[in-house]
Amino acid sequence: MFSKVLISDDLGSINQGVGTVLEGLGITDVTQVQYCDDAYLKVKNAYQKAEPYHLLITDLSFKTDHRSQTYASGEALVKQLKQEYPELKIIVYSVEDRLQRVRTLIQTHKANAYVCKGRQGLNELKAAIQSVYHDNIYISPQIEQALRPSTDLEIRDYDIVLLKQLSKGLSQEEISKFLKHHEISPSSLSSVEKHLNKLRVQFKAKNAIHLVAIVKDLGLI
Amino acid sequence: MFSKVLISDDLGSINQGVGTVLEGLGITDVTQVQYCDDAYLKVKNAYQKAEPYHLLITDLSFKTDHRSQTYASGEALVKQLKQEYPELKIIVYSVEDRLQRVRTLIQTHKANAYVCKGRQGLNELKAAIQSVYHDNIYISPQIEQALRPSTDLEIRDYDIVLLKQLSKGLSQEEISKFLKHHEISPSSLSSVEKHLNKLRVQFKAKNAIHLVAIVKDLGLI
DNA sequence: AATTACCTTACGGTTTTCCTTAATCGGAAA
DNA sequence: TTTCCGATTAAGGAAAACCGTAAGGTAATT
Repeated sequence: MFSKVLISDDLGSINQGVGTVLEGLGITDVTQVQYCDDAYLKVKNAYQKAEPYHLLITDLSFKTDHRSQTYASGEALVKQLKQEYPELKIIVYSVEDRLQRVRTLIQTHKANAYVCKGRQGLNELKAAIQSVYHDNIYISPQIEQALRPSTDLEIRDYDIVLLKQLSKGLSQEEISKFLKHHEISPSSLSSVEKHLNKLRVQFKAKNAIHLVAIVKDLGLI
Repeated sequence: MFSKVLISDDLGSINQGVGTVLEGLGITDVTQVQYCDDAYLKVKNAYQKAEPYHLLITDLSFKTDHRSQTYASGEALVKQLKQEYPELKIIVYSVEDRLQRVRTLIQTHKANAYVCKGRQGLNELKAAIQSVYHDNIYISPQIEQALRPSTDLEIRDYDIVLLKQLSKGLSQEEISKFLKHHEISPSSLSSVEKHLNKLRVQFKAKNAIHLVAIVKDLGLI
């Protein structure tokens, strides 16, 4: 089993149960930090001292305060750490249950597990630690479907750009200009119209307003 | 100081620090529940046995699961309890920091304190318990402005209805019909236009799409 | 009762979005 | 190369949103 574990969570103290779970698994060397930057530094230092952490359990959302941070979110932290130290196991432990976020973290950033904080969170966390220890991916049951290709809506980065600008109040013509200015293709007004139209159909939205409301709820933007 | 306290939070265990804080204040009779309905029943039973709780500390968002609940959120719980037992002190302890939510809870539902979960959350919680014990209202500093009238944007229920329907994809004409059907006044297309226009100016939104994106971020809808 | 202020409603003109049809371009297959 | 197909671009009209103005109602004040 893992012996050296780092926990990153901005709330003031370890959830009592998390400590109990780790204890129950015989893990005693546990460090906790409240900032993503601290987590990054701890991992880096431990590696340099040849006493690396075996597992990182991190939250996603960190409140911002006076301390300016290089890594503002758990997502940025995971991305960076997995680039530098691919062998470090990472479990994301968050209340966030929006599918797109989970998909990005697992598929793009290569996190090893995604556990939803909730009533069953501790049980799932325990299962996740054991799974990850045996080189398996663990996803909370309630969001496991997020990874199945059947749910794949094939939303591209391009669509996200469109939706982002749309939600910022740009007219379709302004979006077209924005794309030309940033040399993103396709950029014609017609293409913007066409793509947004496709997205409307895909999300069963009545109009652009409805569309933005839906994708905001889904956490896509 | 309070002696009998109920904590309502759907995560599996009391945050270690919350226990420590209560202990530090000499509060030993602490009960914890994971469902809003359980919280309601506990309070009701305790009252009937003439051994009422003095203080309730509750979260706002509860994950839904197989158990169907009468009170789906902390907000509904607070509303109901304050109607039946106005003398019961209630502290809301949540990550939620959107101003409108805070305002509603304090001003409409008469919660006694609102503490943001965060790095300073435990210190603030301690201060809140002491404040509330002395019949004062406590609000976390970072959101105290929410209650100041200067920030008052005078958003009425009527505006919320408009924004809700707008975000559901109804055209302004459809919203007008919706209002007539529900006998909400004013209901003319012109009035809908005018009110939405006022909201756009108020929120510095470029258009209706932008407006919906903004109020969604603010948590108004 | 009259004045005032405010809100609701109505209407016209302009802009933007929505939707369809058609032309054009570029790559893959025949 | 030619053909075909999908994607991009273009253009037009209908619908809706946007914006100012004006008329009608209502309630509070004087």
